[in-house]
Amino acid sequence: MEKRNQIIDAAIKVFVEKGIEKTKISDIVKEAGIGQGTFYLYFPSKLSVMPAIAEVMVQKIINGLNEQVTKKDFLGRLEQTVDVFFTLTDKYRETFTLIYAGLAQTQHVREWEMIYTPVYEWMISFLNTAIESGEINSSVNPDYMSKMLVGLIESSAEQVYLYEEQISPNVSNTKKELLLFIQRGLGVQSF
Amino acid sequence: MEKRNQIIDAAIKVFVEKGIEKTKISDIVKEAGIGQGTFYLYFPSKLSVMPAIAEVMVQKIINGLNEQVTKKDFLGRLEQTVDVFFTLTDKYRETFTLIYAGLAQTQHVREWEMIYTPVYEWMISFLNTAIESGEINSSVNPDYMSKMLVGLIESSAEQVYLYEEQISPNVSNTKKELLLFIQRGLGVQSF
Amino acid sequence: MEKRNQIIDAAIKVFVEKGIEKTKISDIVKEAGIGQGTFYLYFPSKLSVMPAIAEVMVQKIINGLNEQVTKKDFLGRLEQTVDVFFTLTDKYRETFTLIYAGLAQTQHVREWEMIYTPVYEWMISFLNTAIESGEINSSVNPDYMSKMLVGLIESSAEQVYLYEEQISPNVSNTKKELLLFIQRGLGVQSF
Amino acid sequence: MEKRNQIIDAAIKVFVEKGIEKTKISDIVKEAGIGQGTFYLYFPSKLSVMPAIAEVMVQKIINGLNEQVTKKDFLGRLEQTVDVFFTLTDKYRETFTLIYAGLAQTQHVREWEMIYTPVYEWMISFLNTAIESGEINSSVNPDYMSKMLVGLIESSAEQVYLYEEQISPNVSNTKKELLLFIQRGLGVQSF
DNA sequence: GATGAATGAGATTTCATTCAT
DNA sequence: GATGAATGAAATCTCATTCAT
Repeated sequence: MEKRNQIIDAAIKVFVEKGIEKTKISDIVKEAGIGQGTFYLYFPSKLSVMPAIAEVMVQKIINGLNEQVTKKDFLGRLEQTVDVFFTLTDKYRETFTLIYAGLAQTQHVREWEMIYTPVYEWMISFLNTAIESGEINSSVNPDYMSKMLVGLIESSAEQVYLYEEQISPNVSNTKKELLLFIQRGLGVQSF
Repeated sequence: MEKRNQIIDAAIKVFVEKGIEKTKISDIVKEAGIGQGTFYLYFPSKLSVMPAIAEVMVQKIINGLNEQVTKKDFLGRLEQTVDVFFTLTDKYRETFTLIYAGLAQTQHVREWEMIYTPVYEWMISFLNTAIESGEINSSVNPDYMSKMLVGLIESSAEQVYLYEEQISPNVSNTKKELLLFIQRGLGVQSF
Repeated sequence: MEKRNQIIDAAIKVFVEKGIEKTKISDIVKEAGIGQGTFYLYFPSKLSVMPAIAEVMVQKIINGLNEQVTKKDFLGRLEQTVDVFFTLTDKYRETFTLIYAGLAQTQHVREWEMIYTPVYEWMISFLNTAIESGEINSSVNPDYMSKMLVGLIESSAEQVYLYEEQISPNVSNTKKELLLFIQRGLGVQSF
Repeated sequence: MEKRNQIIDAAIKVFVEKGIEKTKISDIVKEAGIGQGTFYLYFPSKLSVMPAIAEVMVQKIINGLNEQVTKKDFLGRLEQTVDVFFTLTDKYRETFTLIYAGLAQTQHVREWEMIYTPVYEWMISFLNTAIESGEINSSVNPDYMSKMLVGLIESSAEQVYLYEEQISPNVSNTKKELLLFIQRGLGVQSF
């Protein structure tokens, strides 16, 4: 498993640096510091590393949510949730782009949805708790809303971190606007 | 320009059919009915056709919005707007996936934002009108909100049309949930 | 003939700049400021311009010899002759290299010898005059010697001008040594 | 190194047979009996084989001089030296033409001078010995004279072997004339 | 005569894959 | 299991040549 992880880490690095199309298996093995033939002992092709990369990233999201969403009230937790997505998008933006592109490219789209399931489930559970405690409008459908929220938060984060130069001024404004929008959209009751 | 358009149309078709990775320049020229060398008179590489494809798709969005968003009241217009995005995402789903993947792959991400500007501008203008007429909450910032809305609507549409089998049941539910969410989020006043 | 000369001049320039192999007909026509198809009205191929270039250069040598070899005594004339070759080699070194390479490459070697005939003839006549006047050893065979002398003088000039940095110190020494060698080799009588 | 030598040998053969321009890398690998891709493990282009070929030929000259210049007296050695150049020029005429053309074509002219250094050094040493033994004029400068002699002998040999039909009658005459010329030019003392 | 966009045959070049070590 | 030199099928790319304007 040692070599397998070396390959995954190296693949992330060179995919991000050179783009998927231009990355050659020889680039990955060079970066990983292993032999050319060794690659094929662990993966059958360049793109087949993609799901493994995706799993690594999803794990980071789940870990982030579990560790950093600590408050008790919905609004506080929502804010922390947005923070987790923004922080991770900032830190691993190229990697997320990469995954999206890589999965879209091949016929792995379905696979991606499966890999991403834990995130949606976390969000469903998050919404359910809030509905039960009466903190958000009871007409909200957690199944649909979870995906919408994830999409909304992630696309907002991507917008903000797309342009490196002007990050700082926009981030907090965007977050505020986003939180307010979600708060209203979900009919959040402040206590 | 004749040949250039032939190349773009052919590229869209073959990219969608075979995927970016598996598409060869020879496939594109065969589809376009032109000589192999002619391709290089217009584009230096397979991926450099991507921005041109993106422009074509953005034009389709703009045309759709201009032609199909005809109602007078904000809620009606919002519903038509969502319809345009859902319809186009349905019809050209592979192409959008393609563009996203293609632009992400190369270092054209910035370029994409530029090409997409007309869509954001349409949305800003749409929000401004509603703010002026008092139909939505005046605290809404059109610059930020336009991008959030586009991201939210598109990611919702993508969610729905990603799995072909079960489209029908989800579409109308998702749309309802989405519209309700936006309506609340923007503080829409019904008259 | 206007365009034909434009082509020859342009060909010399780009051949020297890029080398024969890397020069494309498109480079020549671009430099000449004419249309791609026009080239074929005057020459059937890239290499077929070579003899025309050679003729131009031989003419320069003949002109140089006729104009600058003015003294009466053999030794003076010999010195002036060497000067002509050195000066022209300095000025047009790349072009000479080019011609040699170009003619060697194709099956034009014989043609080259023909084009070069006027130079050998000038030298034969030069030697004959000196033999008749008793200025050089009568055992010298002008036919053989003319070619040897041309080869010797040219290769010496090439040696000197091959390295641009250190030209100045070597030129006069080489010339002196060369003149002395020829003088002795021909058994020149000083009066 | 095995494969590298196969490539060099094959390249010499095909270049001589077909000319540089008409030789394709596929011809070289076919002749060498190796895979198409293997070529690129050792050389980046067709012309980059040239310096390696030149080294092989220079080695042949050095070997010829070391083995066949065996006499003790200067005049005898000079004659043997001329014979070596004439013999090799005869045997490998196309290869020498090839090298000259090939090196001239690319920007390897300087490189050639470096590769040729051993030949000049042999000649310098040859002249020094003769100066020390008083066999040639002590005013001769070995550094300059070595290059002149090499140029003179080679250009004479080239003149003779350039026209295949009439070789035989000219060779011995040219050699005689050449030897006499050098003998006088160096002020050789006969004992 | 002059042009230059279009062509496609054929060259170069790449790189996933193999396999003897 | 690990390696990396060798491979060759298949891609990209070039560019001499044509021909309608």
